[in-house]
Amino acid sequence: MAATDPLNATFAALSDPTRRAILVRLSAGEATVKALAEPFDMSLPAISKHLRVLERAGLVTRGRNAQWRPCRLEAGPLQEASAWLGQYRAFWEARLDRLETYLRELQSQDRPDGPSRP
Amino acid sequence: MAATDPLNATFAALSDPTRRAILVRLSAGEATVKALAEPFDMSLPAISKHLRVLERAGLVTRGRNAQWRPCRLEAGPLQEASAWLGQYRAFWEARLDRLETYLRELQSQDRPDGPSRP
DNA sequence: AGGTTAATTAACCGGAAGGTTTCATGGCCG
DNA sequence: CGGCCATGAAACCTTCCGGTTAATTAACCT
Repeated sequence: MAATDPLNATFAALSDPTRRAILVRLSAGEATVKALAEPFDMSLPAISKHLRVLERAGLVTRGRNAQWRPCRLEAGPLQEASAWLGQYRAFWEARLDRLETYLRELQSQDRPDGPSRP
Repeated sequence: MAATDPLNATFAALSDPTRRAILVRLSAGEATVKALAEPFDMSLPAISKHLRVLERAGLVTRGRNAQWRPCRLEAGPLQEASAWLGQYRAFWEARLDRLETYLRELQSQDRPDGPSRP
């Protein structure tokens, strides 16, 4: 529990749908700021700010090619976030197990009469 | 991509270290608000607010037992968040593969002279 | 009834987030 | 050189966030 846990920045960055969409886009390869902004109904500086947030969270790095600054996805923080969530895997699997059991009970209750279609 | 993607609320809730700690605590079993507040140097209403954020994100549900309102962890949204992150698993595994390759290269370069200790 | 305990509500505050517009920089190209 | 093009920076506004204190509800226990 460091003073500034990197998970803070990672999850905060992921909490915005625009930024998540940008990451999805970047998983298909590098892109310039303008190209990233194109799908959104939003000014260019707004996208630039989103990219800065992603950059400070370590989710994106940028190259320098002439007047373009291509953005590249960095998956490290995503992996750490995923690892944190993995802590609860047993939890939701238990939940699914219970649901499965429940569904199986329903099924065996239906069996005697067969399926009924209204 | 709904107007209000539940991932927004989930990731936003997870971006606060106090809330993450609360979730960790709840993974060990139900707890009252006061019990949850105890480890933190923070007023009770502050914790109450955090719990409301977690509740609205569907990460926590609450029972009613006399004057206590025990909180229970709900792992569903965590699973969805994890699923979203899983989209990038190939990405970071590729990164690790490259690191592994790099380390192996370093190792084979060291081999001829053997390890040197300054 | 009266008091204690658990928890929420309300009002407030400082600061950060997310957006805008405007201006500045820096590299290509005609 | 002159100008366009891609991007970053600054100033500003509004809303949300995380915290506080003080007051309120609700349930238990004499």
